[in-house]
Amino acid sequence: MTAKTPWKRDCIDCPLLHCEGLRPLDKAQLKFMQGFKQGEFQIEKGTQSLVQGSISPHVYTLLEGVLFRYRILEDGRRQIVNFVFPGDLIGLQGALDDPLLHGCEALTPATLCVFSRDRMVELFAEQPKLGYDLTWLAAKEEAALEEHLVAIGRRTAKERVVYLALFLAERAAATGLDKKGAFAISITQSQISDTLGLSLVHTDRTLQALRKLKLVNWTLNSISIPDIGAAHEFSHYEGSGSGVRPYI
Amino acid sequence: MTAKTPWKRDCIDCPLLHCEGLRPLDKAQLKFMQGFKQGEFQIEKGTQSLVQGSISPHVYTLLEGVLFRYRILEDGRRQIVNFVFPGDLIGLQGALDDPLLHGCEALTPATLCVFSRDRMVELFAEQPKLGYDLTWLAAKEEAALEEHLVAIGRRTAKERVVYLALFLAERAAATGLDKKGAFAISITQSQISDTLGLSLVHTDRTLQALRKLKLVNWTLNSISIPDIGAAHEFSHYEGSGSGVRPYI
DNA sequence: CGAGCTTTTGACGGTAGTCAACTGCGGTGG
DNA sequence: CCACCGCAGTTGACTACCGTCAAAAGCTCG
Repeated sequence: MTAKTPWKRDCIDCPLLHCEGLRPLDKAQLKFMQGFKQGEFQIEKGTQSLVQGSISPHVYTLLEGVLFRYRILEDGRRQIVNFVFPGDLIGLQGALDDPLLHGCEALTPATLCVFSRDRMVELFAEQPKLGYDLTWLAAKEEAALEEHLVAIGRRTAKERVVYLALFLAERAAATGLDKKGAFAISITQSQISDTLGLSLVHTDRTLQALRKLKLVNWTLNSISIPDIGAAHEFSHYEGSGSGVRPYI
Repeated sequence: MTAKTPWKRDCIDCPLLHCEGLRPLDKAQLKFMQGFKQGEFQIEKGTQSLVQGSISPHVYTLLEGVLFRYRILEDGRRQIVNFVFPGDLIGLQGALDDPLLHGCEALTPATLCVFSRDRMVELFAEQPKLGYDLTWLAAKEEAALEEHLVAIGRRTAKERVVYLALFLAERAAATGLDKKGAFAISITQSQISDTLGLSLVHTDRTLQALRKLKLVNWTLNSISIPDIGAAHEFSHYEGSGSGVRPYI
C-alpha cells in the first residue's frame, strides 16, 4: 500500500535470511521461492490483515513485525489463538477452500510475503524439502496450541500470565528482539485477557499481583521477567526448547 | 502383541480404504505405502500407547478405534488435548528429535499402523501428493485445537460440554460410527473434565443440567444429542463442515 | 460378596466475572 | 493553551460460577 517499499523485493534480500532463529534457505530454494512469491504488502499496527469468514486464495509468511490470530464468536467473545512472529506462516490453518476460521491483527507495523494457495501443490512436487518444512512448521504450531490449551485449561490465572510472558519472551528472543528477560512489545491487557481466557478486570489484578511478587513486570510497552528460572518454576512451564526453525 | 492378527497386513486390506469419511489412496500410493509401512500393533482399551517424555522414532496412523492425546504437568494436572479417530496421524506433533510432548491412551481397543520417522523425507520426495496430504492433516488438526481453545477460553461450562458432544459426534459420524445424533463411545466424566478444563464434580453437575435441558444425554457408554440444531445454537458452535479427509 | 472405579450429592470457600465509576495519558481542535 | 475526547488501566462492591473436600451410592467384575 505504501509507495516507499518495493512491491516485490527479491528473495535474496529477504530479511528472514539474517534472522538468527531461522535456518536460511539454500540457493536452489531461494530461486524457487523467487518464482513462487507473488509479492508483499505492509500493514500498520492495529489493522486487520485477514478477516474471519472471508475466503482467501493466499498464504502468507510474516517477514517483519508481530501479529496475533484470533477467533470471534457471534456474540462478540474473542479468543486469541496464537501470536505470529517473523518466519511464521499464516493462512495454512484449516483446509483450502473453506472460509478463514480466524482473523489476524497487527501488533506492530508488519510486512507479509504473499503466496498463492493453488500453487502449493507445485511446491511439494518441486521442492520436497520445503514441503517437509511446511509440515514441520504446522506441527510446531500445533505443539504451541497444545501448550496454550494446557495453560488455559489447567493453570491458574497467575500461572497463565507468567506462562504467556515466558512463551512470548522465547519467541521474541528467537527472532531478534531483546533477549535478557525484558523486551519491547505492545500488548494491551484486553488482548492478554482474550489470550488467556480471563476477564479484563481480573487480568489487571493478576498483573498487579505478579508485579508485587516480582515475577513478571508487564506494561503496555514491554514485558520483563526479572528471574526467568523462578518464572518457569512458578508457571510449571518448561519452554519449548527447540532451536532453529525453517521457514517459507 | 496378540497372535491373532497378522503382524503386517497388506495395505490393500487396510480398513481405512472402506471408511466413508476418508479419501482412499490410489494404486501407486498404496504400493508406496506398502513399502513404507513398518507394521502394525494393537492395544487394549485403557493402555498408554505413547508416553509423554519418551523419544519415539515412529509415527502412527490410527486404523481402528479411538484414542485421546493428553499432556500432564508434574503436579498431576492433566489436559486432554484432542481425540484421535481412524485415519488420524499420531506423533507428528512437535519436532522430530524432541521428546514426545504428549501421551496417548486408548478409549477402545485400537490398532495402529507404524511408520519410521526417519524415512518421512522419502515420502515427501517420492510422493509429493502424500506430503501435501500430511500438511493438510496437520493444518486440520491445528484448526481443531483452535476450536478447543475457543471452547475452553471463552465458553461457559454448559456450552463447553455441548460443544464437545457435537465435536465428537461429527468426527464419529465421519468415521463410520453411528450417525443420528446418538453414538456409542465410552468416555468417563473425569476425561470430559480434563478435556474441558473443568473439575470432575462440576462436570457431573453440568451433565445433569444438560440432561434436564434435553440438550445432551451423555452417559458412560454413549452420547446422544436429541436436537442437533438446538445444540449448535446453544453452544455457539457451527461445526467444522469439512467433507472427506485424506489419510496416511 | 467385596474391591475398585465411576457417578452422584452436600456443604463450603475462593477464584474469577460483572457492573460501574474514576484516573491517567496522548492527541485533536476550538 | 486548555477543554474535550478516546483509549488503557485501575479500583471497589457485589455476585456467581466453579473448585475442593468428603462421603455415599451404583456398577462391574473377579
